[in-house]
Amino acid sequence: MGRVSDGKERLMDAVRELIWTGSYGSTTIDQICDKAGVKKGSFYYFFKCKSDLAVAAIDADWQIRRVELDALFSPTTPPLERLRRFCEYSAQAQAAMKAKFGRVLGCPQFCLGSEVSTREDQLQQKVMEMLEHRRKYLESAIRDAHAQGAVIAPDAAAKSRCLFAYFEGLLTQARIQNDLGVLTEAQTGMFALLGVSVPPVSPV
Amino acid sequence: MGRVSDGKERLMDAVRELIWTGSYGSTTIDQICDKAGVKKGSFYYFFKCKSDLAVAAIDADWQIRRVELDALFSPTTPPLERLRRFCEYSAQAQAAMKAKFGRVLGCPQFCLGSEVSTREDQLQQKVMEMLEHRRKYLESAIRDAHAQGAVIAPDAAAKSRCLFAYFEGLLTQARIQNDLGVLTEAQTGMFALLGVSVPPVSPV
DNA sequence: TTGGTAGTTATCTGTTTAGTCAAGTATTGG
DNA sequence: CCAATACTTGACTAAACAGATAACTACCAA
Repeated sequence: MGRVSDGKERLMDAVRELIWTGSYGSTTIDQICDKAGVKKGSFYYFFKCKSDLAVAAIDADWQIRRVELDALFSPTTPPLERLRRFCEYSAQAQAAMKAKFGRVLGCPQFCLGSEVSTREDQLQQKVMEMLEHRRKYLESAIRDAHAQGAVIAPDAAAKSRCLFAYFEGLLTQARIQNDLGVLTEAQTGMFALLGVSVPPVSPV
Repeated sequence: MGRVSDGKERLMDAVRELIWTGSYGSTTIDQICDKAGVKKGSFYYFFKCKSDLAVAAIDADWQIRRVELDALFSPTTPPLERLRRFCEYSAQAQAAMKAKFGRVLGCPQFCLGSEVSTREDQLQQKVMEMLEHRRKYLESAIRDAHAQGAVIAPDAAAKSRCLFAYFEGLLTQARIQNDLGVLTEAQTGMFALLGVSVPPVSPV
């Protein structure tokens, strides 16, 4: 089997952080290698180009996010409570990033997608796939809420697209303004979109 | 006065199109000069660097947008009708871009902002200024609608931030997916956020 | 018509960048 | 311990890039 290495993983971690704290276009392969502590020759041993690395990094990241989101959106949690916790969790995650990097970073996929969608086909496809995955969580929560009579949303898919656009818009605004305050309105806005005037009380 | 030139304007037009159809980071000064039909020496005669040009281009563009938006949001138009027309106008503008470039391009400021906010201070400031200008139109329409009793929105500023995040999120999604269909839900979503279930009939 | 001003151009420099490659080294399974 | 494999390394090339400059040219105003 020859020797083993975590160079691939280090490269994926590096590119994720660099793109997220900066941008895809402004991130060079040299920078990625420096941050990962990997020589450029090794980079090209593992990956064909920057976009291939980015796609792999997004896939690897999704394996982690999926577990977190599965827990947040567990069907054992009341549907509107899932949404509330999702807002809360997202705001906390953004706060953590701000503490670490001095910057509100927003949604990595959404930012990347809006930057590269016109130029990088594979990356755009991958981003769309990831965003669609995320939207599904909202959709099923909304469908469950409708079934329970907690909200009126006969078309859960359409409603989830609304909520999703709103939420991603809010995250991006928080990034642009570098302001966590933007996210305090997330819950209110989400529930306004659902036609529920007041967020529900949270059961344990 | 010496000779006059529209080189400056051509450079501003070129950079706007290149950033919008691609991205800020992937747009080089050589590309801008080529597209503008201006030599690099002239570029540096007019501007200190790429970001200075971008800021100037945004300012110049705003002079045009302002007139259009002033017309759309004229106080002589019923407030909810202003919002409806704004959605319609935006969707048409996106359709025009798709026809011209084969791409849904979304909001130039929002995309640029999310790309460069962590790296280019002046540009970030300018983008924030522009986005704030645009949001104000929504705010005053909502305030007027509330005063008329057409919607219940005692905090027009907060409501406008909601609508704005939603709308920008939707535009960005349309860009990422390169799909005009995303925008068909804009009106429905906007009015859902306002707590008005059905968009009002449009008077002349 | 002329002189100063506004703008143009070709050419140059040094740096950063992506991408290649051949030779080397560590590791693992047999 | 050996040999196949998995990875590493540094040195290389060629292109793209930002930015500078000096000489040139067109235009307006007096």
